[in-house]
Amino acid sequence: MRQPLDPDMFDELCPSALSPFRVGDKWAGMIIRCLEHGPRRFSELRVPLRGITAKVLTQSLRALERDGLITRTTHDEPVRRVEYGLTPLGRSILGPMAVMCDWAQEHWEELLEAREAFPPLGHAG
Amino acid sequence: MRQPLDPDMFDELCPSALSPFRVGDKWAGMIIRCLEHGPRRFSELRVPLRGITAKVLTQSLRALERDGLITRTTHDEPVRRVEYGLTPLGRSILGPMAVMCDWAQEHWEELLEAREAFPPLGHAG
DNA sequence: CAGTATCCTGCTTGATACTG
DNA sequence: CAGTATCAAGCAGGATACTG
Repeated sequence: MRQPLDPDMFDELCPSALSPFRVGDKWAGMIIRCLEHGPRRFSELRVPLRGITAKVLTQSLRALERDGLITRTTHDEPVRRVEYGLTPLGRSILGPMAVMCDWAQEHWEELLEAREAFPPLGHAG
Repeated sequence: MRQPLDPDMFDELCPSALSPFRVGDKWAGMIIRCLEHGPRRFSELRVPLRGITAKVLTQSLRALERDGLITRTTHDEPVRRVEYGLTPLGRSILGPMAVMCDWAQEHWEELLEAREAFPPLGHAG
């Protein structure tokens, strides 16, 4: 320890930039989890993602599709049907995500408590 | 599979909201990794986080401190010195972060390739 | 050295209305 | 049903200048 930090440590091209906190947008993680147990339709995804608008959901899905994490399949039956599912690459991130979510579950309260105890001084209002 | 999705799946209070993608801000993950091997001074942190301004670094550090992930210690010696270090809670997230970063290292290229291959049609320019 | 104060911009998110 | 188009708001991030 105490060795100097590598200035190139977080070079723009370093995969670390894909750190756990910033792989995708606000909804990316939740969408992936929604697809964990099989493909889902556009309108099915809007149910658990309450509040998401069609536009934003489309944007997020396109981004995930572009990154090779999900697939989009259209079935033009009597009524239009579009299904989204995980690619192998998409499935491969479920493990790491579960690890992070487990951490969150386990330490969620600690984090909230720390927040309430902060700042140590000055609690007007 | 094919069971309906739970509408409450991503209730606001659900710890899943702390999904791997959105625990902190843009710099949070990188800061934590910078502190992995021991405490660092404010100015030391600015080296690897090239481009970060003092304001944004301060904001990120305060947020991490408020969440109980890092500590802030001031030494008022001849010259002012402030050191940031990980709390036990902060250290506990290193594991999950490493898992996610390993995933990124391993699949970084797949992701880039998928991006270049997209969209399948229309590649003017 | 370790910040704070101010101003500013772009991106993400969203509301609303419309379409194949 | 599964989107697209348009407009608008908010906030994170950053540039710059100043301070204990």
